[in-house]
Amino acid sequence: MGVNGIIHHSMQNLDSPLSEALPARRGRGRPRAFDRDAALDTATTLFWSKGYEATSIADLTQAMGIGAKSLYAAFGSKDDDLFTQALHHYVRKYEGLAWDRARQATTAREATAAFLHDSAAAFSGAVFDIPRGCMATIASMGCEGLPALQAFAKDVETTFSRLKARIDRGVAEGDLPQDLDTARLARFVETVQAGMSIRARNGADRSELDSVVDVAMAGWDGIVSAASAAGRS
Amino acid sequence: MGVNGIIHHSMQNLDSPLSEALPARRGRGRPRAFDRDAALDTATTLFWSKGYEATSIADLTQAMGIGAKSLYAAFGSKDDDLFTQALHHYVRKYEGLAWDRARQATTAREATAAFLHDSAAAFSGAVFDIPRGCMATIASMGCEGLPALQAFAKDVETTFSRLKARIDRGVAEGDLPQDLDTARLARFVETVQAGMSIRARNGADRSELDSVVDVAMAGWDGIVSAASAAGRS
DNA sequence: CTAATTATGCACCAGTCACTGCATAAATGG
DNA sequence: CCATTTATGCAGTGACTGGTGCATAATTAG
Repeated sequence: MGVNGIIHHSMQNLDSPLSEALPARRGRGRPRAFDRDAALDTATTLFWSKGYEATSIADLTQAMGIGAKSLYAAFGSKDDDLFTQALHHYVRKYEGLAWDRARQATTAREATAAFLHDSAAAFSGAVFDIPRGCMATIASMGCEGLPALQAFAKDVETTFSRLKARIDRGVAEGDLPQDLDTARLARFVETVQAGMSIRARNGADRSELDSVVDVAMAGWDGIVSAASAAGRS
Repeated sequence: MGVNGIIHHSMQNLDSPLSEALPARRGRGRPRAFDRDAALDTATTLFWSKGYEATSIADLTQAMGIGAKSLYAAFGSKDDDLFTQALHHYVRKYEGLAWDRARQATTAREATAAFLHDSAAAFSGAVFDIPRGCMATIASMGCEGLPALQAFAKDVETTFSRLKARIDRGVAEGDLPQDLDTARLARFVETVQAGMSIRARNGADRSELDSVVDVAMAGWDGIVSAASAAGRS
């Protein structure tokens, strides 16, 4: 409950990207015959569902409905350019699914619960027809020599730093104890969300993920009091 | 503390596999010029560190020090046979790292804490020179059409069912409340461990993972009491 | 020693990989 | 109309993919 509201709000955002904002600042040459933003969105979904390594140029061109030459002219090479742009596109387009409702929460606890529950809804693919799990998480499991792994790592740091910032705010506003180890708590929440991404990939539905979130949040008080004791056990 | 003890115990098990148990039941033909179990171990480590898709036959043969023909003769095709055997080898050889100490615990809580802390030690690569994270978790993030994904899913179900069985035992032995939703709790622990696998892949060291486990276990009492109330919040 | 059996090394297969050269098409600036 | 600029379609690049055929080596059964 409450999740659907924000989901529909985000859905409007999803269907009206800022691609139309710049209608076409076409210079002199022949105009592009396809929608660049739509093509990038298609590529993002493909990378997301199949993984980086398993997605070939042929897969991409077929799904986008364009030729390989056009793909390279518009996005550059697969490794360094296209995938990086897809990651950025993913973050820009879908972060609202996990963060919109959390941003409106008045306490750190409510924000965390909203973040995790909305992640559950998004990861399970129950709200949109989007691939399961977190694209950045899935991509990071691929190769080790991938140069765009840095971009991923940065994104994960973003998730962590956002969580920590929200928890820090909770401490500052008094809904969490002053001596709380906020980084520890943020890392825990981040880890739970990462695990949910994997569980979603392996078939966990929304209710199971919601259940995991409920269990995690049920321990919140004990977690907070223990973390403020500077880490026992 | 306490973790190192079991780690050294497991290390002995690791260095003395049951490969020497069957010295060589060689039939008539030319004897194999390489240690089949050692080669499978090498393949397992490669798949583990690089992922299934990114590991080519050339990578495997080079690391094993054998020719492609010998590889196919000994293990079969990459998709259906080699990778499946590598997964089984992985589970058989390394499950003790996560479960040995948990099996000796007298309560479900102690068993869960041991399972997660030893997973932290193993996933961070701090105890052995092994790739980071859980091989099955990493493999599951790869392709979607992979036939050996069933083998993986079964393995994950094994983790879940073991956790649930241990928690059920705790209920039966009285260290957990009778009306506890054991499946919910087991799914939560499974999700935390999966998240730790991802965090380890992205550079989290042992101390960070241990910290995550401490935070999770700090909420144990609240989790147990909430889960026994049949899922509030 | 011979026959049978199994393993190995080498060359090699068709298919796919990411990627590009080139001629042509379609737009704009003058 | 022309020059310039950009996009497209097609064919094709060398390198690599997983996987094999074949001759040979090394072993055992008789």
